[in-house]
Amino acid sequence: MLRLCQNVDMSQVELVGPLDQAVGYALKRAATALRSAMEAALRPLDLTVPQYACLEVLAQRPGLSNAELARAVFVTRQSMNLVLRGLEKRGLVTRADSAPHGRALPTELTEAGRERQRAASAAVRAVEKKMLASLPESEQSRLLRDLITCAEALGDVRG
Amino acid sequence: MLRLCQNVDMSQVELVGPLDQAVGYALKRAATALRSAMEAALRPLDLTVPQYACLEVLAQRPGLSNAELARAVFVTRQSMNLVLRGLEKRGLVTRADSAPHGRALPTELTEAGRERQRAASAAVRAVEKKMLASLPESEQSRLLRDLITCAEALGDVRG
DNA sequence: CGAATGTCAGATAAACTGATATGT
DNA sequence: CACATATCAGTTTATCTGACATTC
Repeated sequence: MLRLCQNVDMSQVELVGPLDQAVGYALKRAATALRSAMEAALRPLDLTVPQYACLEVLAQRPGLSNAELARAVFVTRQSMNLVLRGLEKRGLVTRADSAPHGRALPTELTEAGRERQRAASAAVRAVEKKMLASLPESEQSRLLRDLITCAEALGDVRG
Repeated sequence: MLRLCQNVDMSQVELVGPLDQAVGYALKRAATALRSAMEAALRPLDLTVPQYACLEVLAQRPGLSNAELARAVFVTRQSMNLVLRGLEKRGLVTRADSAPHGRALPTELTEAGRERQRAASAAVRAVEKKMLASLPESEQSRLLRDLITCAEALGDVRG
């Protein structure tokens, strides 16, 4: 969890310099603010951000295995395994008890999981809407495109 | 540290759906890619990202105390304390042994610290340049502006 | 065998909260 | 006393690497 800050006295911060004009710095700021807002929005639903991501992917692509989910969210199998175990213990996902092929165990949302995912999705969409509120739609799609361009320029292939 | 991924087989990822059009998702991707690239660029200089951030702020605002640095980088005093101790042990920063006022101990870069900061700054600027390579300059400043707008819309006041 | 998978075990990074002591 | 600071100690979250067994 991330608190963004305890006692922020802006009068004492006043960073004026190269840092303020750095796109990287702004990118980090925006991503951090988004992460915090998402955590806050998901807390009432008792979901962490990785758990939400997992539910979201499963809603779009039911039946993915642990390893496939891990790739989709760009974490290791081991990390995703922990997430899945947490979700399974709470009855939000089910995993086949035997593997139809290889060792891969297909995962699906339970009914409760689907409901939770819908609620979480709505909460996250609200956060995103708030974030983009003051940007016209054309600017939003340009931002989306530019962000993907940036990610790809750094080697995050996808797409 | 973050590896972005081990074995990424894109043919198995192919997320086509709402996720792909989500600005939040793209924002996270770009920030993650940037973080990884920065870590890779700073590793040869034996600096972590938080350590680099600390050096960078100190270069712009010499004499800041632990608590002030913490606010500037948006972490707790305790976190910054660890960073500072690491930097001090390696002779990159010095802290006054007695407090000129209150308990605040002004911190400054040593000569070695300044050199390291310059090298790190150059390395990070190179990463940022690579990230923005394919965006025209006008697009870059628009991106900067939009990112700050997003951060502020989510309550990350600053600036 | 080689490749992918699931999973156990442990390590790490970077943040956090709580509590305590010291200054103005 | 209220308040900011420094710092000790413990905790948490989300990652990672290594190793091993299983299955096509």
